[in-house]
Amino acid sequence: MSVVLNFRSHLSELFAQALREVSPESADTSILIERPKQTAHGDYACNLAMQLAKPLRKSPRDIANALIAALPKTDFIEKVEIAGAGFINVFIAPAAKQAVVNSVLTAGAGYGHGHVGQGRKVGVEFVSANPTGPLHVGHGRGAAVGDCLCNVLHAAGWNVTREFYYNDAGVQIDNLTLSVQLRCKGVTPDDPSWPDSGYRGDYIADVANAYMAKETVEADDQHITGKGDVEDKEAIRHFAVAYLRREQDLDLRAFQVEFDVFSLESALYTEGKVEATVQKLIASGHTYEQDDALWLRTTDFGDDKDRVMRKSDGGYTYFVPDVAYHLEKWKRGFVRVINEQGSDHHSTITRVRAGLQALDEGIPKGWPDYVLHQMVTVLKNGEEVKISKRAGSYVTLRDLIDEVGCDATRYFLAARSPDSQLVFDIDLAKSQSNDNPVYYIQYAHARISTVLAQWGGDKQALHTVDLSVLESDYEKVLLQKMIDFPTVIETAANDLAPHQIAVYLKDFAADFHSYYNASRFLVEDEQVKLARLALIAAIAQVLRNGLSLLGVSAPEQM
RNA sequence: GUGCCCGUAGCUCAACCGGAUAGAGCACCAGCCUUCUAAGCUGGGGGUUAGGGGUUCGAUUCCCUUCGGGCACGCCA
Repeated sequence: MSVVLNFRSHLSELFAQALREVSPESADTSILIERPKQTAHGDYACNLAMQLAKPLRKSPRDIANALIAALPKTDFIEKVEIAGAGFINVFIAPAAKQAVVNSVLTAGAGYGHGHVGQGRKVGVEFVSANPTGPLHVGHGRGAAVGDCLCNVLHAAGWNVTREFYYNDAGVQIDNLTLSVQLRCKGVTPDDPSWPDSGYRGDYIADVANAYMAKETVEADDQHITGKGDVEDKEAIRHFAVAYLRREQDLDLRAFQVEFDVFSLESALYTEGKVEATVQKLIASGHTYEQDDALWLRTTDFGDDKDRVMRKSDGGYTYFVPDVAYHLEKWKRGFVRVINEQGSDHHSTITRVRAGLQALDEGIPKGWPDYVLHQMVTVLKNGEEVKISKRAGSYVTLRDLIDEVGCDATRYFLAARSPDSQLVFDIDLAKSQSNDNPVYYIQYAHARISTVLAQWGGDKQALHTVDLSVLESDYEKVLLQKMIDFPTVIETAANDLAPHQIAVYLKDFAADFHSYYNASRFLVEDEQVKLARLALIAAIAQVLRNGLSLLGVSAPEQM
C-alpha cells in the first residue's frame, strides 16, 4: 500500500475528479473535507452533495450516489457511506492510518511541519514594552502568544523574524527620567510634590540607587555607567532606559522568549527616518497645517478623523515614528508583518495603515496584520490581585514565573484565544494535580518515557515493526489524532491562533490517558508489544513537538 | 455617544473560516491502584449557546436589533 497521510487534500482531489465527471459545469465548487465529530460518521466527511442540490435541482442523496460512483478507486479508502441529509462519509483503511506511526518516528521533531509559508519572510513584533518598568502580566500574554505564534508560523514553513520595538523616545521617557531624578534627590512618591505622571514603583528607587552608586549595566548592545550626577538629566535618561531594558531582557530570558531584532524608536529619529517619512507624507499631498500643527488626512484612508503628526510644540506624535518604523519593515522585505499587542492599542491600526497608504509605496491595504490580546486578570485565593511589591500598580510577569513556574505561566497565557479576556488563576496554575492542564499533558509524556525506559529495547527497532494489530478503538483514535497534527499547525498558522495547539494537546493527552488505563504495553506477545510501543513512542514525539510549539518542556519523569 | 473585542454548564474555556446528538476540565455524586507513574481512568447529573428577529437544506458561527461586560476614543504611547 502506498503511504498517503494527507487524506484531507487527497480526498479533496478525488472528489474534484468525481465532480468533473458528474457535473462539469459545477467544477469550480469549493470542496470541503472535514472531520466528523462522531466516529460513526467515518473519518472524513464531504458535504458536496448538499451544496450541489440546489444548483443541480436534484436530491442530495442522488448526487451523493453519483459522486461515489465516480470516485476514483484508491486503496486507502475502506468504504464510503451516505448519511443524514446527504453527507458522504469516508472510512480510511486501518493500514493507511497505521502508517502514521512510521512517519512520526521517521520525521521526529519535524513531524507536523508543513510548507504553506513557502519560506516567505514574516516579521512578528510582540511584547514591545516601553522601557519604563518591569514587564507586567499583559506583556506576558503578548510574549507567550507571540512566541508561540512564531513557532507555529515557523513550523508552517514561514521564515520568521521575532522583533521587539522599544518606545525609548517620547513623553513617557521624560516622565521616567524625572521620576528617577526625584528619587536620586530623596523625594518619594508619598511626597506632595511627586508629579501625577511620575512612576511610583519601588524599582524607580533601585534605578536611582544604581545610578548614584555609579553601577554599570549591560543592555544587549551597550554598556552604561551611572554618572551619579543628580542634575544631568541626559545621563539619567540613558542610564534609566538601559537599566530597565536589561531588567526586561532578564524577564524575557526567564520566560524563555528570545528575539532576533530589537528596534529602537530613538534610532528612527537619530537616523533621520522620522524626518524622511514626514517629508514623504507632505510630498504625497495628504497633509495640511492647522492650529500650528501638521495633520495627516487619515480620513482619506478610513479613519474617523484626521490625526496630528507634528504638535504645535514641534514634537511628533507617536504614530509618526510608528509609520516610519513600518516603512522600514516593508523595505526589509517582509511580505507579511504581524503585530501582537494589547487590545488597548487597537486604535493605532487604522492610523498606521493609513500612514503607510499615504506614502504610496505600493504597500497592500491590510498590511500589517494585527493580533490583539484582551486584558488579563490575575486571581489568587479567589480574589483579584492588582499590585506587586516591586512595580506597585500592576502584577509583574516575574511574579507569575516565580510563583507558578515558566511552563505553567506560558501555557496559561497562550492556551486561550487572544480575543477573549483571560482570568489567570494562580492557585490553579500552581496546583500539581488533575486540575492543571499543563501537568496533564506533560504527565502523558512522562508516562510514555517510563514505559519505554522499562522496556529498554532499541528505539530504532520500532521503526520497522508490524503495526497491523493496532485495531482497538483507542488506537484508531490516537492514530487519527496524529494524522491531524499537521493540519492543526497549518490552521493555527493561517488563523493566527496559537491557542489551537494547546487545545489539541489537551485533547490528545486525554485520549492517551484513556488508552493507558485501558491497555498494557509490556505484554508477552512480542508483535503486540512492539506495535504498541511504536505507537506510544510516536505519541510521545507528537506531544514533544506540540509542547515545544508552546515553549513548554516535555519532562521524562514527573 | 462612536469604534473594536466578548457573552456557550455553577466556575474556567473549546467547537476545524455554516454541518449531523454543542464538547473538555474544575466543582458535585458513584466507582477503579499486590501488575508499565492515581499529577491517571470509568460512569452520572448539569445547556432555550444572553434575549428577540432574519438569511437557508442546516446557525454557537453570517446579518439586524436589544441587554450585559471589557477596551479605546488626546497636539499620550
